[in-house]
Amino acid sequence: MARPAAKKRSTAKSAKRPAVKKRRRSLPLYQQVDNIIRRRLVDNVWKPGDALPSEMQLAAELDVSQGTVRKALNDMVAENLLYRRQGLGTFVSEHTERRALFFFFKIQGKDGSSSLPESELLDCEQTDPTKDEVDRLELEPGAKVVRFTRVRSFQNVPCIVEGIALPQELFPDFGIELQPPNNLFRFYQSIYGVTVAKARELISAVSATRKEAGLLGIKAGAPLLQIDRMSMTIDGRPVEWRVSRCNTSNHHYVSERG
Amino acid sequence: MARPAAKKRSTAKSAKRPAVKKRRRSLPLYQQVDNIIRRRLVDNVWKPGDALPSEMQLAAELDVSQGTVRKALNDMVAENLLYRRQGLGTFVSEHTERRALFFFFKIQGKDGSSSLPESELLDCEQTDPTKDEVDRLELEPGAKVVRFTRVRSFQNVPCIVEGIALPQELFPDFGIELQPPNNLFRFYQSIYGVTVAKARELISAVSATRKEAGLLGIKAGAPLLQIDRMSMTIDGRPVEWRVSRCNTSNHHYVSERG
DNA sequence: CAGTGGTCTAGACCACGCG
DNA sequence: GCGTGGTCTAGACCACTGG
Repeated sequence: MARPAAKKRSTAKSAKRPAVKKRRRSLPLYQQVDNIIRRRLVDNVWKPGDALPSEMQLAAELDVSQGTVRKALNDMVAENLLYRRQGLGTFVSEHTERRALFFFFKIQGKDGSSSLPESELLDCEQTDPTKDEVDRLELEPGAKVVRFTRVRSFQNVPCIVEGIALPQELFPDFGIELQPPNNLFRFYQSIYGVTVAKARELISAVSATRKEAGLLGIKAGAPLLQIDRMSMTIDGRPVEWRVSRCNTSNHHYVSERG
Repeated sequence: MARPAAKKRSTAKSAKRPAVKKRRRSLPLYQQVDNIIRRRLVDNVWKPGDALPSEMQLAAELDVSQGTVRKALNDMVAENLLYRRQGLGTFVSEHTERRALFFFFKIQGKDGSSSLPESELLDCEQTDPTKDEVDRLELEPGAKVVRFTRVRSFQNVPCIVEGIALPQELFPDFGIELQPPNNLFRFYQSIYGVTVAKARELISAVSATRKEAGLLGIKAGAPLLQIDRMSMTIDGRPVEWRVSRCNTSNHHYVSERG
């Protein structure tokens, strides 16, 4: 740490160049550390799966104590941005199958079973956005969207119809040279370096249109669960707008608190 | 704290009576502290709204350092069991209107507005449980339930029909001498000392029965959002089984992550 | 074995709320 | 002014992982 023993914090740093501001009416140190690390995640200095430097190294670099770094890291672990493994290090979270399943995909079989459904692409294009898409994805004038729809099935039983819109700016070539795979979030991350960190879902009950009824093998007008989801990056930029309409005869949406 | 300065932890406590086990292949100290405090919450030693002793007092009583108490308390604050106010103290969480609104009641107007709906009781009785109720509420043979149904309205527009079942054991006289008020969780807490700390919801889309359609002023067969919720105490005992069926023409269920 | 994160302590000063 | 929780440091030992 290369710092002299100090009895009083107020004088301890007076002779050092401040890598981190010494907090006169400013943010707490651990939040400044948090912000610095968060910035590096946004900038892909450390990519998903990478190990961060050890707490001691970070503390030395940022000229704070190990405990302060630890508090910042623990906060980010609680947010699911990082994870730690004793004896190994601290790592940047990835969109693994497991994570997708437990963090973002909340549909389960009525027997409690949980698995990612298969997807069948219906159509996919780059095009001009609708007014809603401009609002939701916070698009600049002239910006385009990638828009596609698909049907998702559990054990070959069609169950979900969903429409997805992405800001084309973040996903060049998508929809022209590249087709979307089943696990979208991992695709966004590994191909485009865009990591989804937050999501907000608005859920309601609707009636199946004739077209949806045909795709799902149900009657027109049957009740469907509509999940309208906005996904955002760590710094709050919109990444994806998805509207899923689900036949809940054999599945339901699960929400736990506490 | 009344403890001699100690250079080595392994010998520091050898001459003291252990209020807390000194962790030989046992739980970490802060988890033992957590469990002790949790126990006192379950036993209503400290009731909702009460201030806990200060960190220093707890540390002295339990013969650990203030930092260890702090970690235990912070974990429980993260779980919403406690809250802290700088300069004042640490307090046991209550089921205030605000908390009910933001933690357990996730229905919002489509304009983003959020308020608790009014309730109209339809019927209320103490009776023998159905088989499902025995399962869900983990009832002993011979145990009874309190069961009631109500219609909830936003600005006098009926919107939700819900059926609720409680283990009668936890709520004596309820349904006979006492009628349920609008804010149930606060009622459970203030009258019966039962605090809901956890909930799990299963959500699906269903069709309105003729009876529901009449109550909500919609057509039979219209889509409703069904929320099937189990509520539990801090130590996992079932408190309430509630099935709400909501007209989502003007409202939706909100779920946020990250 | 060395290096990592995990637990625990002790003690400093800061910021807030109240009398 | 005093007591509360909030921040920050320094340093000890524990437990796990890998070579």
